[in-house]
Amino acid sequence: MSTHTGLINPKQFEIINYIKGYIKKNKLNEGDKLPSENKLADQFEVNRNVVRSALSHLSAQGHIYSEKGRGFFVSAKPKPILFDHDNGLGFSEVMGTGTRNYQVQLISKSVISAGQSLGKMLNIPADEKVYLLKILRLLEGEPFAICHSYLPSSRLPDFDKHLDNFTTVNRIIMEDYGFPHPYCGNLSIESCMPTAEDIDLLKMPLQMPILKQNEIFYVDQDTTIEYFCVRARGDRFKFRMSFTEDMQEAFGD
Amino acid sequence: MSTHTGLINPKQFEIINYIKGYIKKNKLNEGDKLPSENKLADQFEVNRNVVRSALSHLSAQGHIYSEKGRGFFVSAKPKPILFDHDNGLGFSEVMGTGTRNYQVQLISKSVISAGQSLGKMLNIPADEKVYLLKILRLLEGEPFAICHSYLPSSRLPDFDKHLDNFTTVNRIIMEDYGFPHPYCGNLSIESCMPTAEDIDLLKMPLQMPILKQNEIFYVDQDTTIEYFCVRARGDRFKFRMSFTEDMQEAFGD
DNA sequence: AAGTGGTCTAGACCACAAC
DNA sequence: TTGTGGTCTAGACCACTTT
Repeated sequence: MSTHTGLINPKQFEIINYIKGYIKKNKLNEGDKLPSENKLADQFEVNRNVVRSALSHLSAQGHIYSEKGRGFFVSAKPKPILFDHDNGLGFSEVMGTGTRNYQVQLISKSVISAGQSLGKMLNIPADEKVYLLKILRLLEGEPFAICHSYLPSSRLPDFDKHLDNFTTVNRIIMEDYGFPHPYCGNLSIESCMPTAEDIDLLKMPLQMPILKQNEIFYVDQDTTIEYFCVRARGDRFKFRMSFTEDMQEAFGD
Repeated sequence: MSTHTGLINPKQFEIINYIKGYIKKNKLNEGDKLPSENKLADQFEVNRNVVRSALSHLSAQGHIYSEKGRGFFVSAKPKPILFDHDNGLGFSEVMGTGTRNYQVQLISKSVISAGQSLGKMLNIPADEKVYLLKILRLLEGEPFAICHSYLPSSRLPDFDKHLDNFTTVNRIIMEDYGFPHPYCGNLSIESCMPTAEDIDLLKMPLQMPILKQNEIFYVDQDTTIEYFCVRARGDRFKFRMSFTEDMQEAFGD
């Protein structure tokens, strides 16, 4: 049998349930303080290590968080977005139709060499320069996704000079370069654990998964214009897609 | 700052890197034995607890596993499937075209009451009986996904009597009930952590995320025939979708 | 009997925050 | 100064496997 410390043991389980019940019973909200480790250790007549192990579970799963010297506190409950994918529209365009306060932040810009795999996906030479933008997406001020946008320099020369008052990549592609509205030609989705960068930028717990989406955008059948990678917090983002009658015909045999 | 025991500390980090390097350097394969906790504790001149903490990380992330009384061993490396979604074809039909040894196991069958949410999704009364099948999907003998299939009894009466020599739900729907090939009308995808059942059935590590897909299948525009929920190991399954020219027209504005 | 991992106790020291 | 969480040490006992 495969086991390890990550599994919840009887004593820890009891403490975990107590804390969950404590939050519920006392109707604690985000930021409210929980009993200290020493208090819990005394109460349950166990060593502080056992209490810490239990609290670690709740912390890693995002239920609570700690601050050194201050204590443990209740985390905010996630308000997941149900995002309706439309490969003819950009994310911001879909989100804009909702009522929730959606924001975008351009975090960094750089230039890299495409390399083999990226070159293949964008259908450009491996040694072509590619602009890389890192974009943070926020809802109600809380970051929920970090996006990497890869833009081929041959089709979008001097892209970095168009980044003042950044709103969306699509706007620049259309307004500044005169391309038609990009559309998504390929989409892949996977589930993975957060990297150190994810945890830092999205201020997320350790044991919260990431929904990773890779998309290749085209401006016409033969011209790729962007490789877009979205890493979204699993608790804050769900992907949805509906197949209309038209699409069912297109999809079907 | 939010921190907790889950984070990797300097001493643990050193041990983790050592183990990773040890596996690489010695070209260890699945099932090969690693140094014992006591040996590592002596070697690094730290307490066994520190070693255990480091090994826990590697274990939870699926790099190694332990057996009580025997030791720590190297885990098998995942061979992810890149699954091309086609909402006109069933999973087994798409998989069948590949060369890898794909298998299906019917784990359990039961009858439940639809309830509010399931009733709404299947467009049936909340008190209607629904057949629930649990199906395990395996590749090369290794389980990679657990599926829940919800089938409305009004449209598929006595479904449980058609489960001998089970292969696929679609086959029964078409061959035994005479329906046309079901197609996927709605698809939602999210990322979540495994439940206890997932960990048990898929024999997976604790800190491995699940890619969860919910699909509603129709046999015609107004008739739902199945609600299908797939929970796939994040390290073994990736979802992909390509948009053909026809589809782009259907999708676009 | 010896070795292994799984769990827990008891206590130390640190950095930080609040009083 | 006191209380808090973060880390680590030292050692115990257990269940299990191997020799």
